[in-house]
Amino acid sequence: MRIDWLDDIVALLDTGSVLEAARMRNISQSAFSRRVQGLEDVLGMTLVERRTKPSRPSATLRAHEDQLRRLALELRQLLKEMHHESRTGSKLVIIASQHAITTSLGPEIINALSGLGKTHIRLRSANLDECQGLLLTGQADFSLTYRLLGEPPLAPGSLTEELVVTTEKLIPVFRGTDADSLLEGVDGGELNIVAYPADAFLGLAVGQHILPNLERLCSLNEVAETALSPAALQLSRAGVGVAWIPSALGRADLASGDLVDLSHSLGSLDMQLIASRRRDTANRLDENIWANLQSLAF
Amino acid sequence: MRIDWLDDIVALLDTGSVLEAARMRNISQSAFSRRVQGLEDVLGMTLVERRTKPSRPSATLRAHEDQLRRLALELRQLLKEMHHESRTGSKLVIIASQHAITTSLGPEIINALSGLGKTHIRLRSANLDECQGLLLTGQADFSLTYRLLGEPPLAPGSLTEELVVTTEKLIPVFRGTDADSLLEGVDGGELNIVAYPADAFLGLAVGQHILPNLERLCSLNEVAETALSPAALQLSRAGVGVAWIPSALGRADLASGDLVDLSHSLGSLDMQLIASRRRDTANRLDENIWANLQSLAF
DNA sequence: CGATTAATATGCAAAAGCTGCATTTTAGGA
DNA sequence: TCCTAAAATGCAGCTTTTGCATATTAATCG
Repeated sequence: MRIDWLDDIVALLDTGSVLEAARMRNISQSAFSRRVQGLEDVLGMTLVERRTKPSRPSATLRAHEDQLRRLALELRQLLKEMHHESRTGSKLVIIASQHAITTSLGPEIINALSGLGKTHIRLRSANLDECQGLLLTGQADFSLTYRLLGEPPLAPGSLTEELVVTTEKLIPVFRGTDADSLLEGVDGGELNIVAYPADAFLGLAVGQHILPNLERLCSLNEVAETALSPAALQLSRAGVGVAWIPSALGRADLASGDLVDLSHSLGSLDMQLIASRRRDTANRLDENIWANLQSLAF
Repeated sequence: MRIDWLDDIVALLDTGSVLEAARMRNISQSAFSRRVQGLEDVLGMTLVERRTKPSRPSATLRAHEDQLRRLALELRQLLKEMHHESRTGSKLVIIASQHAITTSLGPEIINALSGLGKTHIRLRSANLDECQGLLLTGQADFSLTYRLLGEPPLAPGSLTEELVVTTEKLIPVFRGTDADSLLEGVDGGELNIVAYPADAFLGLAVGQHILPNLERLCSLNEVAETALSPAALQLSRAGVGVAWIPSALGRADLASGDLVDLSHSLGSLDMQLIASRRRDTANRLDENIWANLQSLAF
């Protein structure tokens, strides 16, 4: 039984030639040639353009290349997952988690949820859009996202339902030894900051709600930019500039005094950690995960 | 060449028994039984639970039923689409359109875009969430959604880019003959309205930005509720109550006098019609559609 | 608990499909 | 026009799939 004909097509797209694709699929050229013909026959369409000599994928194929690759990938992943579950008997629960969360509260959440019944937790890090997509397409069972306090909650009756796991602060931090001298120079002077790119969630949050206010007090100097909040933390710990990080991420360094929380002078943001799941799902095999998310406290 | 093994699995899920599934797939029971065994062999997992007599889909299968069905469906649709394109030589461009738009500006947009090169336009009506999902998963090439004027635009650098096709108003309308008498009774009195469900986009818009203000003037009487803006239009035309509809939807009736626009006394909402597409797509076969969307004027 | 019934599995032979090898056909390049 | 590399095809052997008839096995009912 051959179930991997999609991979044949992807191989065609990857290599752009029948011969190369055959090599990639570990089969003789002649056999692969006939496979392609058989597929064309069944699908009722031309897959390769034979007018040219290293023959190329047909226009139709190329037009839908993205879709085909995506479906092939999703199918592979799903089967792998099912296979694993079937062998170990434990359900794999996938949580789509916004990048910033993966590195802050992610570990604690995994710890808190692991070992609940026969489940394995997998955190899948993605940006906000992607988390939404993963959830809606059933590729993730839950999503964890940040929302600024005050932003509108989910519309009632949407396809997903949500719950506030905890609230957290986005706080400005700086190396403990130099924090005082830094603050002295702020008013009317200059402030070195570690920024996030504008297209990241944290970049948007800081850029819209923090920096505009600060810019009226002093001139801001973007010394570094990174999309990774742990990197921002390291930079501020090294004295490069002030970084805004989720409080959970800085907990250890704040406790040890390596970092100092500058919220009172530079301003912080309140965020909610939102857990979401689809409403419709018929098979609620992971109801207790949801229940546990509700009762988590940080 | 058999490419439809996913349908075998779906048939198993549909019928819950091997015999019924075999019937559904038009194949003898014995042959299907062996197909299932072959699949189980290749996939390395149990598909049916044989301990019971009308044997049932295995736990693993049921746990991933949604995903399997979705992939099977998407695959079928994709192949059908490719087949059609391959036969007719014309590209099918799918536009995910918010329900409210499908019935208001949808027809005009289709007309405006049809016959652009060798393309066929298909409008796929969905709610806001679903439009987003369809776009992100490549199941739609574009999406058309409403956004209230003043709501935040898309974050820069997101996975999608957007453009404002036009602006439109959400206006209160009522049957032309009785509009005057209706308005007289409003102040301090009662107003019959046709409402949208709170979980629909229009329901959210009207419920949050219009009704709260009106409620201070008079008491509102929700005479009817429908998710379909054309139905709301008909109801208001029949004198049931005031309905808020996209202005494009009511254009004809407003021109003929059957409906009257009550914006000045009851308040209206400005909306933008937003077109979106993914950024990344490598194959820009429909660049001219996007260009035409930009230049559309209503 | 045994007989009955319905669902699933299996032995078997025919049919269909797939594969590799060797060879031919075809497109692109010199 | 000839040469080269890519794709197609004839062919024989091998594997898979299928339907039929039949055997097993689980549920049901007296």
